[in-house]
Amino acid sequence: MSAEPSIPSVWAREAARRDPQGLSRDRIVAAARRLLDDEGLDALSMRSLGKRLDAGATSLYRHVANKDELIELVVDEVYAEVEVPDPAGRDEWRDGVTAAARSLRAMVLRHPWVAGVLGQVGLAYLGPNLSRASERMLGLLTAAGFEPGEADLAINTVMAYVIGTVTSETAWLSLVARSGKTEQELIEGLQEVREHLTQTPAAREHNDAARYRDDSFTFGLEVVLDGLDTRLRRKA
Amino acid sequence: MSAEPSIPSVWAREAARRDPQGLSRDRIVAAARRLLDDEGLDALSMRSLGKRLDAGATSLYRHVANKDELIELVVDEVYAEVEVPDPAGRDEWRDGVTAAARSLRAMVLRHPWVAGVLGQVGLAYLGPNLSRASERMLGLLTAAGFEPGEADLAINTVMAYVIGTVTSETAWLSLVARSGKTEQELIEGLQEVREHLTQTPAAREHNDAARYRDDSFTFGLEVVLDGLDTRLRRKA
DNA sequence: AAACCCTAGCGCACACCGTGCGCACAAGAC
DNA sequence: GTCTTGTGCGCACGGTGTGCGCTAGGGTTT
Repeated sequence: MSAEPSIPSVWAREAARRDPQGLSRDRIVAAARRLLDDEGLDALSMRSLGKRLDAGATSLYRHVANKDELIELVVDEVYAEVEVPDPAGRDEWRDGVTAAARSLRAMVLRHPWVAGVLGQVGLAYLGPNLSRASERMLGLLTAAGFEPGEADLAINTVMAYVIGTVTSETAWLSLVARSGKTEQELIEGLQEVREHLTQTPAAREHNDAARYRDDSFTFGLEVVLDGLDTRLRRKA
Repeated sequence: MSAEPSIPSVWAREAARRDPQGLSRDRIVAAARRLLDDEGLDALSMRSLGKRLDAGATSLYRHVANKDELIELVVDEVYAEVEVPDPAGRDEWRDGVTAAARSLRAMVLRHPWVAGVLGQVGLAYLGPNLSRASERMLGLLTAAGFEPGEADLAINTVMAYVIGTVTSETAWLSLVARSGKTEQELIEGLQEVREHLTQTPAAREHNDAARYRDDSFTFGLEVVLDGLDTRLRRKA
């Protein structure tokens, strides 16, 4: 019985061997990111996250103030994935912005939980990684010929378009996922409802929903870029 | 003691007099809407909503399947507030779309909790009121000269822009509200951080943040409309 | 070597959440 | 009258975020 008090320390050492240096802000954020990617926003709780790290839920609070702060940190981490190209010639700004916008959209589609968090609490507003991305985008647009003030507005426009798109896209995709039906079935059922409602038969059918989403995104992006282009020409 | 069993019925009658016809789907949705407007998304729980209606939390489930369904219903209700003008001459489509977009933005700013819900679960995708609004917008754009397929894409573009904008706006406003500081102070603090980060002094200052947001929205909207316009001209 | 403090981690507890279940009672059907 | 139907409620279950106070170990100071 005299050995019993030492058991906790044995456990601690065992745990330390498994997880090299115990908990840490970085390890927590990384684990949260994996949990979110694997199981979605609802599956993230301090308890479930603690389990992933062989730690108690409240231990996390030594390294992270809030669940909200945690999410801010994770969101900023994934923002690191969006790539904004270097500014090239004055005429290639379109390609640069296009690439950046596609990269942002791809990032959110890779981590759909981000969309669920964007509208909320005001999180994630300006971690360093998002800051960096907008800074680079600003470079892209000033190189294109926009004055600083307008470049700022232009960025907001492009970002708003992309965010709005992915918000709708992820909402739809999550509905598809939860419904169990295929995307095609769901669309057809939907058109049926709408026909009943409006009494006019719905015309268009798309046999490849994912392709349609891509095309739709591209269309809108082109529209936005055309709009920016006219602003640019109007000045010259 | 023999009178005791009748007390509940007395209460019921009392409650019925206060609240004319007891609970009902409509009354519940209306109360939820008020609660959301008054106290925000986090304040809405089945219990708090029950309290507002002098009812137990679980009584609501007789009229509403889920909290999620409830939210869908409330969201669709506020969509009724967005006004899309009738299609006028072929040249006034810009004014029509502008009015619709402003109306949608104004609605969300009136009910900021909507933004917190948009990205999530896939709720609110197509209640009758949202359906009606898009239908009317479709009319606006086909009257402008778009073919049905393109009109659909054009709607998506405009909607995505507006949704993206209000998402960012409400997130920012909620951060301002929670921080306790004024918007101006917060902006200055932010610029300071960014200067430290990028080593370049931030130039622009806006002394009226609300005005700036309006201008920014208008700028982006004009860009989108210009983009649509070029598409329209290119055809003619 | 001994005394100290600092901190990471944990368990407990609190107040709250969404919601399934079964009972009580009012209103209408026969 | 009895019977059915539907409405509301209380209870309970298994979850949530997080404050509090304890322990035990590592590092620093004497």
